[in-house]
Amino acid sequence: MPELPEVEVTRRAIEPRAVGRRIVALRSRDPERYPHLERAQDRWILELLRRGKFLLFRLSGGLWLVVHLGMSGGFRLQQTPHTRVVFELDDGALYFHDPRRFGRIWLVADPAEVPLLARLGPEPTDAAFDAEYLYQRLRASRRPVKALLMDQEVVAGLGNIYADEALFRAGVRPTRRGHRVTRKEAERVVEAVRQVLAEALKAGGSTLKDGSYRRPDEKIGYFQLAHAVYGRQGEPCPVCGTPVRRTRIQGRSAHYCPRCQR
DNA sequence: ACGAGTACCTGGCAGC
DNA sequence: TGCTGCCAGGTACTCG
Repeated sequence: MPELPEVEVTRRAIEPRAVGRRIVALRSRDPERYPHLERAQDRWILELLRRGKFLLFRLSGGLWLVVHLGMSGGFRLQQTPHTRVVFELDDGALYFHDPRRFGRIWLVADPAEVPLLARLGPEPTDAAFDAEYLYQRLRASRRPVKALLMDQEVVAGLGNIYADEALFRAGVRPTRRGHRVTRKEAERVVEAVRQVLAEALKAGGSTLKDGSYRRPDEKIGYFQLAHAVYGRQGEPCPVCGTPVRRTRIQGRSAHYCPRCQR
């Protein structure tokens, strides 16, 4: 559930509590799902990075602890009913909380061993994610443009919320096939993706009605208040007043304004 | 090769 | 109140 802004908010929140600390133990009651955690024991956390929706802890001794939060995962400063892994540090603890258990943890010598991580497309803020790049990727596909934006191999970090919001800002209907998107529109999409992610990060991410995403200190994000279309089917488009529509793309809900987005 | 559908999990909520 | 069905921020797999 967490998309790039939520993962980055999480990274920033736990970085000061994690980096420079020694891992005393990683404890889980589900070793099938979270294997080999003992390998992290007694290592120092040297750095905490984010790539797309992955968090990467660089540990001493050439080991990486890679975490994907899945749909409902997050780090907490306190134990919760859905704590799955306790990060016991020399100076406190962090709790990996994940009600739906879609989150994953890997301990690897090289982050490239994590399958999807190795194939990720550019970060949205990277210069490599430009209009020419996106135009070429879209042009080569008949998939709906929204499916392409959510494809982590095209660009890393966008999920259902921010793909809808970016396409709204760019004025491109999510159902439009990639090869039908013009160069000019690709330019607008790149700009819209960058803007929407930057604003969401500034707002602390999006906390939906179910409240599943929260910062480690349990505080909520506020970007949901700025959503123009996501979750607003039937409500007036903030630009033209036409009711927002919901449809389905790749089995996921997609929201758009039928007037502003063609 | 691509794309649609389904599986993995649990919880919240609307509707009856 | 209690039950049922539906929906959910993601990714991987299978099948046509």
